[in-house]
Amino acid sequence: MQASQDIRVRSAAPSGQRPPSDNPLYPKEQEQLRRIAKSVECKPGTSLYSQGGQARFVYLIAEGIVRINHCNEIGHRQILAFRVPGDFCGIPESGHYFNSAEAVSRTSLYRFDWQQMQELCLAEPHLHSVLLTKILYEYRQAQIRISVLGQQNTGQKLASFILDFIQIPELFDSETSCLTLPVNRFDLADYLGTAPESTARAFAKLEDLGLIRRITARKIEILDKAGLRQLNQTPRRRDSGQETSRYLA
Amino acid sequence: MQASQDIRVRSAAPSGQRPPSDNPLYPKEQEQLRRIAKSVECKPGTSLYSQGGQARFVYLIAEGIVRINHCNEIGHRQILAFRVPGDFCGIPESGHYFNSAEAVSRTSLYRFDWQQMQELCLAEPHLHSVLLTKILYEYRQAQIRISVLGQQNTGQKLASFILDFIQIPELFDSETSCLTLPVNRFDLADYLGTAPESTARAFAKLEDLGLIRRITARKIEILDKAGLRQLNQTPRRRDSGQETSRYLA
DNA sequence: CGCGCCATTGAGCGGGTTCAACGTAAGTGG
DNA sequence: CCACTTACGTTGAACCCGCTCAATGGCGCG
Repeated sequence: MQASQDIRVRSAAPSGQRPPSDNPLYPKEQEQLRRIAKSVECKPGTSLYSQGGQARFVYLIAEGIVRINHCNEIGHRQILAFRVPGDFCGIPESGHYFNSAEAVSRTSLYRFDWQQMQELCLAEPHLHSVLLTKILYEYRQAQIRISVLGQQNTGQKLASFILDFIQIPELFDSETSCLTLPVNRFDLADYLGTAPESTARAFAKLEDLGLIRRITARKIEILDKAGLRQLNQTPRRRDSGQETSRYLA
Repeated sequence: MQASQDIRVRSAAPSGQRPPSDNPLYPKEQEQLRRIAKSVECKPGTSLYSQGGQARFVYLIAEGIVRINHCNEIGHRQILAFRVPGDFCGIPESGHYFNSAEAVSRTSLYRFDWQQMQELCLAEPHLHSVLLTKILYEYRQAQIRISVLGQQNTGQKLASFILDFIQIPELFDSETSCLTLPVNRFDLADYLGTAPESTARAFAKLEDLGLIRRITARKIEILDKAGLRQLNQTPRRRDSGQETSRYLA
């Protein structure tokens, strides 16, 4: 019932950011966390929790990939993020889950009672600040996604996605330079904010440019990492050039 | 040098969310915060801090509106958020600012040394959790923006913007149903992820639909709030219909 | 009062969505 | 083991939204 391995707060670091400044848990905190943790195993496709539902538990991913969805009023889905080992998810907003989460691959997690976790945080300030640091990091990732969605065209968004995901050891084999996509084209489209067909065309375009090669739909060989980065250096739109403007009340 | 009024952590609540669960500061914490706070006044257009710069201070907005920018490598700007009284900004990432911030209107803020603030948090667990709650709230706002940018067309994004901003008492006069826009069309475009011309056309469209009326470029009368909300119930794209699909590793 | 910046509108174009058809891979059952 | 089935992926063609460039109009400021 108890977690056996060390409880790590993040290992991989997607989104082009450096990983959060080292702020590891102390052995004592490890022990205390382990006491309130319950290990959970998930098969692909399993729902961890659902948007709007009563929220009692938060999760820390030990292994696998988890997808975070958010649906608007009419049930239109946006994939907000993919979470990797070391990430938290499921922190409630006033007693309810704000998003939904599903296991994408075989996943093992630590489950915590959020009440207990909060109480433990009150007693252990350092743990509290580790949690805060963690959330700040995810917050910044969200901000990067806002920039990407707001400014880039489909090809650039796909390139950003690829560059993020080759940072995840679980998915990228640096020997063969081969990236395993965790999701199908529909999910990817909902992540990038486009249609699945556009995603397919974007893949074709990157392949034409010699930046990648499609081995299968889910296996992509990365041919030119620098080229992918360079692609994102091109503006999608004219710059509004308001860098130094002055604003009136 | 010292802040005189009460230090409030948020008053308004844009983004269609309910405000964060009431978690006010205790008088004692108020007092301790006040001790390390320095009041700052800003004219419109003043830069509070710049992306990449050495980060020493965090800010709590007491009055006015602050704009948070993020630039990518080639200096393309995305406006991530507008912050209102009660909001924090400027929390550093490993010693540097992750975004830039500028005063949009006449603004008064409390400035805190981030080191001191963190130390205080370690000593005062409840303050710590207030801060955490606050950041979680802003994180969720960012997630909503991801959904908006990923799924909505220009007209819908503008409607979302308007619906958010009529929640800010500072900007919306409910007597006359008149909204004062805090920014020009260029900024608004960078916030919505479109071109300024598209923003103008979106205004024209909402006016045609009888949902708003432009009094001046910066003053908008809201004619049909329900209609604005309803606009966002229409899908921009076909639904990919993957709600209950199963995923293979 | 005039100047300049901002806002708006028009016209043309290109990227992305949509609908549809076809190809492909994996899983199922005979 | 193979045919069938189904879901996913890709590509084509047409349309449309939004970007871009350009010109005009209007508001605010000096």
